[in-house]
Amino acid sequence: MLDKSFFVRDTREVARDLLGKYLYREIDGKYYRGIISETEAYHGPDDLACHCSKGKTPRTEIMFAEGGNIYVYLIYGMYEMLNFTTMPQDFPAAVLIRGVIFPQVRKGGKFVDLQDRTDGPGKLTRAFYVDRRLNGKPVGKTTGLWVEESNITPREIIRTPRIGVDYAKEWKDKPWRYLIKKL
DNA sequence: ACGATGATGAAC
DNA sequence: TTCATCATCGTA
Repeated sequence: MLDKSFFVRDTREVARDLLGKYLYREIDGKYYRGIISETEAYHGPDDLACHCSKGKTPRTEIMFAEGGNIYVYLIYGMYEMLNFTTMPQDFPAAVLIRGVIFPQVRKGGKFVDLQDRTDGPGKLTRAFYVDRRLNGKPVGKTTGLWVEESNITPREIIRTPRIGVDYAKEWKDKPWRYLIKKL
């Protein structure tokens, strides 16, 4: 299981390194997992695309804590967005999990494929039962949401500008979206 | 292309 | 208290 030291690093490295890792979810004794395939880095108080550029508010407070915590917020009144906070205490930053592939559920001790679509940030939170009740909790088994190594190492990773942040002036073009191009 | 749907933060 | 905005998705 990846621990705090994985998350207390530069947000863009964490975003890149999360690709190919297993996202695990345990709720009421049921286990789900999938391979993280797309992420975005939101890094620092000056990044206008980051909610944290508004300063410390009730919503953004968790991003100012030490890396390795869960930041979940509601967007467009409908979709829960899952983020993992990064960087040391007082440097606000987080990684948005935008896509997961090969979603599975454990049945009778074995993981079997789910047919749910998990190829978007709002879809994967629905499939994995992630909502704001997880906000502010540490990433870990106790919480029921954690990340583990997998046997997959992406062959090719590409970067693009982040999605849906056209308002962010010079920050909108930063290539801080990470995707697996070749498995 | 557009509407659903409600939290958020800033202005008043 | 009001108001514009929003790190999306499904349907058209």
